[in-house]
Amino acid sequence: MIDYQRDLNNEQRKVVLEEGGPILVIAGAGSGKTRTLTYRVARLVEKGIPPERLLLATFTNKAAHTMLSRVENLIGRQINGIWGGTFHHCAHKTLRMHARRLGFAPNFSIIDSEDSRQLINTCMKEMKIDVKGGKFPKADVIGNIISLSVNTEISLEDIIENRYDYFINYLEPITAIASEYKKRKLSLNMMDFDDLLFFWREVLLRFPDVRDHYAELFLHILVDEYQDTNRLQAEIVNMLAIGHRNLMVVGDDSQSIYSFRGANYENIMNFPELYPDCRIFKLETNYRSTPEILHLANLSINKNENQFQKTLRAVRDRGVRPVLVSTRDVLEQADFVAQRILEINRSGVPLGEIAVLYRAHFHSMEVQMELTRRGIPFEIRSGIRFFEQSHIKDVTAFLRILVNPKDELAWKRALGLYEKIGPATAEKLWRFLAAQDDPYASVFTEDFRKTASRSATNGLGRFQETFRAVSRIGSTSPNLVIEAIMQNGYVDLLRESHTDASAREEDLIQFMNFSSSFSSLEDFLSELALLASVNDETVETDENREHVVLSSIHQAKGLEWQIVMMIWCSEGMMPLARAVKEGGEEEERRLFYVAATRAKDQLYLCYPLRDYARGMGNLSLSPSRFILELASYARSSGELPYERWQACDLY
DNA sequence: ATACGATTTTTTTTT
DNA sequence: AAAATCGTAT
Repeated sequence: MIDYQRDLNNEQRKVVLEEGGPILVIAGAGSGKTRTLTYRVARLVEKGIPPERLLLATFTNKAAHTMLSRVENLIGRQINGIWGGTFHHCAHKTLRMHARRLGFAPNFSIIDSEDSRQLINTCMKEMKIDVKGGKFPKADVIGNIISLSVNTEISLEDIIENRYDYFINYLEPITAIASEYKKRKLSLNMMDFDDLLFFWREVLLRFPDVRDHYAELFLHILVDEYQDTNRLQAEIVNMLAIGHRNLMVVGDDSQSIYSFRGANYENIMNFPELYPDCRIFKLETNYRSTPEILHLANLSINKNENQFQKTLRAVRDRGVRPVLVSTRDVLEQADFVAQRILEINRSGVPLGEIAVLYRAHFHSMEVQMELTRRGIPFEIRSGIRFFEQSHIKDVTAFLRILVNPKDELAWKRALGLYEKIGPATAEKLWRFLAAQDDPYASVFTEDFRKTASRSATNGLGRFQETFRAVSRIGSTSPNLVIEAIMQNGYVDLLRESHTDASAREEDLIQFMNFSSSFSSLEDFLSELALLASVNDETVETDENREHVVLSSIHQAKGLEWQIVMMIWCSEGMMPLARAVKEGGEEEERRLFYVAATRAKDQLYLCYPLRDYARGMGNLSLSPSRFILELASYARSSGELPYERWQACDLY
């Protein structure tokens, strides 16, 4: 039996015990939002709602896993069948059942952004779009434009007019590419991330029986991080909720940081208009941070015009003021960070309670080097993710071929690994294979070999060797196939072309182990595309490991540490100059706010005064505008929300 | 024409 | 660090 009286405060308990209907919860940073959601799910299950009739949409799959395992702890038994995970995950689950109605085969494959970029590139090449003048957008930019258009449901024309006006002359070719891209995906039986959402909505929209089924199915729908949903996602939610109208959305407009993905905090702002009978709850008690940290964060976010009015109250005892640290340059910043980490660690704080946060992955380089030099263990949570590494994707290409013999991208990638087989030859070989009834068998024919010029014979032979071994295994368990790929040529390939071959081999072994928990290639591949890291699955293992976390602010969402050190708080870096142009200053300020509110006990804001690494010699940097504007507060109150340190004497 | 290596540039953030 | 570009060898 769960003790709601003991475990929750009044604000939280009201949300948990509220019967149903549309509910909006505005949950400030550190206010126990996850706790509240967890208890509500537990409560619903305890009341006898069948788990498979609950939908819990979260921002990452890990968040869902964590919450559900806590729910299981609370009610003391396993629960199976809850629809928990990201929108993309749930879309996938739905579409596997209904994709046929939309013209896709049920075994459609999910492509990531790299594949998508490549596919767009192929479209452009085949359409003979002349990139004259050199100002034509690259494939990934076009991909972004298309993606934004899908997620916001705004026409390509308007997107380009408003956010990419310098491409306005290319509207026509871009539109043509977009429609070709769409056709291509359909004929190749592929969906990109956006398609998952798009077609989920589509299947609900076009087929009333499907919509009725799911609207009837979901007795309760809970959406976490609602401020980071986009128009498409909101529409899906609204359609699913028409049946029972038990829809609870939880979010904090001040923490909306994904506009580049089409996220729109207006989903939160407009919720009360859409559901006039909704009840609004606010969680405004912050349990996480000291009053000093919260004070600084509040001061900062108050500069934003557009937001729900709320006041976060600190309940913790007074602590130390945040520290503003200026360093001579980047190296000194790294040095300071490492030094301070050691001191803090020596004072009794475990390394796992310390995080270094930054706006962009490349900001972390110097700190990485310094921590390595000093032997301080750390984990990076930004940049290329495990499954996006080229060697993982190489191996995956073979798996994809086995699942879908028409997977153009996979064939080309696998073939292109070998010597003397470049884009042109790979294209020719693919054309040949695509025309065959049995592509697998044709790989070993004389005609296949003759498709390429003689210089490629050697490379082709090696491909055949690997492929022969792989196809002998067939599509059984993924780990066996991966092992076969490695043992029959790929490891050799790695050693020939990479100096860090052994590190990559280790990755692949980890990859293989990870795959062994899947019983079919199909399952494995479709999971893979939607998974961020290997750790996604294992929820609690990280807790007992002892290392500092280096993370982008985006990745730090929802997490907390005793000590947070923000680096690169320099104008142009935080806010990132590029991003201000695209997404606006307010979103960058929200990022600053998110970063600051991750800290429980101590917050350090570091900024280097000089940046030497750019081409034009030494550039002097000024502190972030978000820091300067905090100082204006001092003029009225006579007290700065931070204290100043200098890492060393400047003169 | 094609592949590939050297050089240059350019680094957002993510499902 | 990775991608895009350029020049050279085949």
